[in-house]
Amino acid sequence: MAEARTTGPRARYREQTRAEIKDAALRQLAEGGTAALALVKIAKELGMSGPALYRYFASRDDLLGALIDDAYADAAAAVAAAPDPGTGPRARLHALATAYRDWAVGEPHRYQLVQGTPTPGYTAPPETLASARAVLAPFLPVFATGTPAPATAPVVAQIRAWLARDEAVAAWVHAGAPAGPEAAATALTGTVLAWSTLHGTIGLEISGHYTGMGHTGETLLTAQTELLADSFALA
Amino acid sequence: MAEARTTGPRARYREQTRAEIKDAALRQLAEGGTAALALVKIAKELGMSGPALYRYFASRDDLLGALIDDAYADAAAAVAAAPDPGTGPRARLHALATAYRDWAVGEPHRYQLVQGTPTPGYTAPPETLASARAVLAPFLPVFATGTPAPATAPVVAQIRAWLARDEAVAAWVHAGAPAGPEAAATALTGTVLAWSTLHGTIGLEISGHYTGMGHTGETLLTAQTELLADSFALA
DNA sequence: TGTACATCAGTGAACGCGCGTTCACTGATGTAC
DNA sequence: TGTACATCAGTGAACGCGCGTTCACTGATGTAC
Repeated sequence: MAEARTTGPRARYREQTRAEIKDAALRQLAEGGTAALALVKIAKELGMSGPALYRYFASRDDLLGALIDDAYADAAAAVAAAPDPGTGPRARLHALATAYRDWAVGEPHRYQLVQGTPTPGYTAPPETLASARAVLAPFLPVFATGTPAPATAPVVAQIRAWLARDEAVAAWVHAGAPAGPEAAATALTGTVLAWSTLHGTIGLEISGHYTGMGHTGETLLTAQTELLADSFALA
Repeated sequence: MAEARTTGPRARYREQTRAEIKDAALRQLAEGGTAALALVKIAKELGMSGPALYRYFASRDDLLGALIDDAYADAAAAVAAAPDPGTGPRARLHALATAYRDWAVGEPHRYQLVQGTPTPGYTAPPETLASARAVLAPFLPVFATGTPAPATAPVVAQIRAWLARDEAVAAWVHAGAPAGPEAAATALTGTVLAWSTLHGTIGLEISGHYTGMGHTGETLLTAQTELLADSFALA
């Protein structure tokens, strides 16, 4: 395949059509999950023939990968755009958690795509890992100045060892929360705990498991976040 | 369809074949997820023709439903079989959490089937709701005697209202943790928090999201569980 | 104890469906001289 | 400014696949007298 131009009207049109294809794909995803994503149906929705899609995506998996990348990027953008109340890390944590949940609740199928059951046969390329990290980056500075509860000590120890071993991660943490190694371990531990706490409430909520139960996802998330903030003695 | 006998050699054989079909189905599920579950392939694996399966399951959805029911029942059994260390609710909570995680890690595809992305088009029958509750029942007495942290107050309030409104749930909670209405609200709140905490750590672990990270699912779960126990001042 | 009958497991052929993907092509659009 | 050429979007036909499910049937197994 020859080198494709990255500017000019043709490239613009190409990008636009790619976006339309992904939009249609997301609509199908929202209706019937990954299994419902069919190139033929997308083509029909856009008023073009099936094979035409192969001008834009090499295969179904290629399209799926693009959707996953986009979802990570969008989630990261949503979290990054969370307001900073300016009243300390605790309030900031709530703002981040709310932003993340709002994105997930607003686009549940995309959350599932990214954090849910892994798509069988699809293995994420290394670039995706970076996108995944971008979602969590804003949480690092929140916890950097915290004091982790004794109960988290074993996790902190594992994370500390990881940071000592993996330069790339250490650099990433340092970029997000520039401080000494101990603060880095605290920051990353808090972030990982926050990640799992968020997934616990949001994942169940989005899967519809709270239906018929007395609590709301929002209240539950707020409480869990507050407890986590307590565990790190956040101001 | 005529009434089927529930005893006798034919009924026994029938049950056995049903079990073999479900086993084969689970094997496929483990390999390629829900999408890979195909009646034809199951039949081939059992050395019989495709249509023969319709003697045992009315449809693909029927089989899927049976698998889901079984998974709930198995998970409930695994949690119920958790040892009671006898040294108070905190140790008991750890035992329950570990039992739940062990089951999930041992049979990740079944955990996904039950707590993961909902299968598109499949809606659980009401009986399944009861099975789902059975998994959580052992957690109720653990939290009944706890003192919930102030941060959980909004959740407790919602749960209290729910218990006042929904007799079936109130009865279920009372059966698990026989005590007054306030202890019931505490027990159910703790159980719901535990549920989401467990899903947060286990769900991510099983989806493979911890790969390449420094912490183990076990350590993370223990820490999260300990923090939750702290939040309820468990002994 | 033997026989007639009902029940039920299982078969093979067939149907219709939707899918991913390939291929040879047509026509429009942009580009180089 | 005009023309020849290259590039690229899109088409229609076709392939092969695997699937869920139905149907009329055959043969074995259990049951009632």
